[in-house]
Amino acid sequence: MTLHQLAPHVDEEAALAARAAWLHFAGGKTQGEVAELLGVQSTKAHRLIAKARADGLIRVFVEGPISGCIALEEKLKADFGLAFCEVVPNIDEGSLPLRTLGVAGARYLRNLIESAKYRMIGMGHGRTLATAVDLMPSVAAQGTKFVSLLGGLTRRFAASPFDVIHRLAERTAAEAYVMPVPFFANSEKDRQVLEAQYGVSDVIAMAREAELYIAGIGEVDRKSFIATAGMVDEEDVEEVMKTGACAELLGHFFNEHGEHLPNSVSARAMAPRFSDLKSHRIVAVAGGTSKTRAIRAILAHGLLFGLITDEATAKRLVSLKPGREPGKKNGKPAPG
Amino acid sequence: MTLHQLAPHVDEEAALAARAAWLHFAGGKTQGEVAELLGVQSTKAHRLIAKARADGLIRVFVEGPISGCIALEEKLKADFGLAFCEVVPNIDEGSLPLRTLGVAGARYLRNLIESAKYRMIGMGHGRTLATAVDLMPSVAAQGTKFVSLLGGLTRRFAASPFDVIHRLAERTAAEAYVMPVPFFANSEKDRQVLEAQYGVSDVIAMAREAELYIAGIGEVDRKSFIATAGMVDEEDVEEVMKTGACAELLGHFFNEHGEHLPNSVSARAMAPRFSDLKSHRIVAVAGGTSKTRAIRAILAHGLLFGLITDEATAKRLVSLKPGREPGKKNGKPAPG
DNA sequence: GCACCTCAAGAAAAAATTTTCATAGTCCAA
DNA sequence: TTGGACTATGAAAATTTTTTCTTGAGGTGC
Repeated sequence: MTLHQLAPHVDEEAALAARAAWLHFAGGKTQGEVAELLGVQSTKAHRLIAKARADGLIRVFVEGPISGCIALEEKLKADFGLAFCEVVPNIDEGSLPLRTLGVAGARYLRNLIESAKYRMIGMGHGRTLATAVDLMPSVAAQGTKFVSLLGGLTRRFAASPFDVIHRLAERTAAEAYVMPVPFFANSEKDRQVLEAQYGVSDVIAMAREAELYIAGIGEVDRKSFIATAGMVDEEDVEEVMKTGACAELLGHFFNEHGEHLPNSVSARAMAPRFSDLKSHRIVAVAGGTSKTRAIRAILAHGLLFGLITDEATAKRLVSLKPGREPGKKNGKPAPG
Repeated sequence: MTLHQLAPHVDEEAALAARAAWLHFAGGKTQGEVAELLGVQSTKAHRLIAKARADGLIRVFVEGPISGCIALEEKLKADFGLAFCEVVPNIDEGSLPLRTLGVAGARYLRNLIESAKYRMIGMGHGRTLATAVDLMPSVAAQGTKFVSLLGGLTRRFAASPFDVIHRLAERTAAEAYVMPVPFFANSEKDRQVLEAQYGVSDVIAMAREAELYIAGIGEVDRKSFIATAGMVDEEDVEEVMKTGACAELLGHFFNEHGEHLPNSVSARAMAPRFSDLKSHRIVAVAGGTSKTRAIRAILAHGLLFGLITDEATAKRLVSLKPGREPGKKNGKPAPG
């Protein structure tokens, strides 16, 4: 083949790969047929498709209740007063089954957007949510807007690599509002100043109007991701740990009985107030061995409307009975 | 596993299918591995997965530059009864995205030649086709010959700057037969005389034998290219417009409902007869804002075998629904 | 009870896929 | 230019997926 005929040769290969993959997966054509259609060798067609897959261009979701997981979902719903729960089989396990949670979260997000059930959705951040958004297909958000619930910058003003809202905006072409301030202010006073800033206050107001919050759950530990990534200072971690906190949700801390622990760190967080959390539907996406305790704590508080987790974590959650009666959170109609 | 506690009764088989499918598609496990995990025969695992797929539980999305184009292609094929359609992303837009269409057309031509599927191909002319040939790499045509479908000279016998057949001959070293007469004769009688000329009649006979026609689509407008380039006289344009024509294909005119409009201009054109058009596979290469109406008209007639166009035009074509029933259909169900 | 039907399972065959391997360019740097 | 590293390619082999065919276990109607 005479290469560089003119310009578009760079993108050409990727485009071909996408086409081959589309014909194969969406069109249900055999790789041989794809090869013929594209005028290439069948080996080449296979390689194109493999490349598309390796590049993560292929998003596959499985709808419907999954055997074995249904029972866990029902149990979790009953035990912790969840309106909605989704458990998916592990495709990876361990301390943080990112892929499993990512795919599950991606599907949830997609369905959420397609159903256009909520006009405004508040987003937390973290690796899990970021992965979910990454694994989500591009869907045009008709009536859904997104708003960041947390300050998106780290202590040193570096853009967070696990920022969620920007990726989301890109994938859905939806209106998405960021909170252009650090995750933590230097003091509670500073937080108030930042919150009062023109623009920031608007975003906060929008967050308050959001009908659904989607969040990750953090564990409190010197070695936890949030600590090692520089999102919080070491002394902050120490302080929070001293209070007995083991779980974090949208900037708020809880001990293992699910009791909310107000502290100066939360007070400095550019995050919704605790009262806001209590008045909103919150769906958490979280799982993994190291996070199990934290998730249990949050569940024990009864703050969650819904939970998306992996099967292994779900099993750990139902076997470790809660250290305390679940809260009074109740049943509102379950979303799709 | 603690099932049926408060689990709502669900089809356990379907749920198992969902699990198998999840493991297979989301987890990337082989059907054999799935079988092992589920403790069933691998054939059974396959059947579960197949069932999940049949039940429409599997959603596949392909991201990437051209995934949207393929969807448009399928829609155009279905809506207008095309056997083949190619939509390419715009690298240029506007009234005439020459570069985009050129690259797409060039690729099509190259494949056509390399596949050696057709022994004789009839070529129309125009800027779009000329650009396509220009952008084509040199490939040795083994068994493919080309023949001009239209008179290649303008009214004043100047060689057309958008003659296609000569460039093609140069690029492919293929046998290529030109029609050494003007695009339009002075009268229908003159046309018959010209057509009867030794040499010309041979070329016309070859054109009739060609298995595929490749053509551009012209718009009918006082300011259209064909008019301003002096290919047709002003009074001719007037006459054609009076009949309500908005589109031209290989010397024939159509109104916006796709109805063929015989007229004296066509009668004078050194071009295939209309019956020849109907009996040949015609692939058109065309796009651009100003040509959209014309393309729609030609599509509405159902004359085309295939269409190569740019994404922007394709979008306009599918949004403007056809003014009249398309020709025969030929579609396959698109799973996924 | 008995013939008949349906359907799920398993074995085996067929088809498709993925991997492996050897080869032939192509690109750089010496 | 030469040699080496790297890459794409196609053939062939290995593996996986899918289809086909057969069998036997229920269930049904007479």
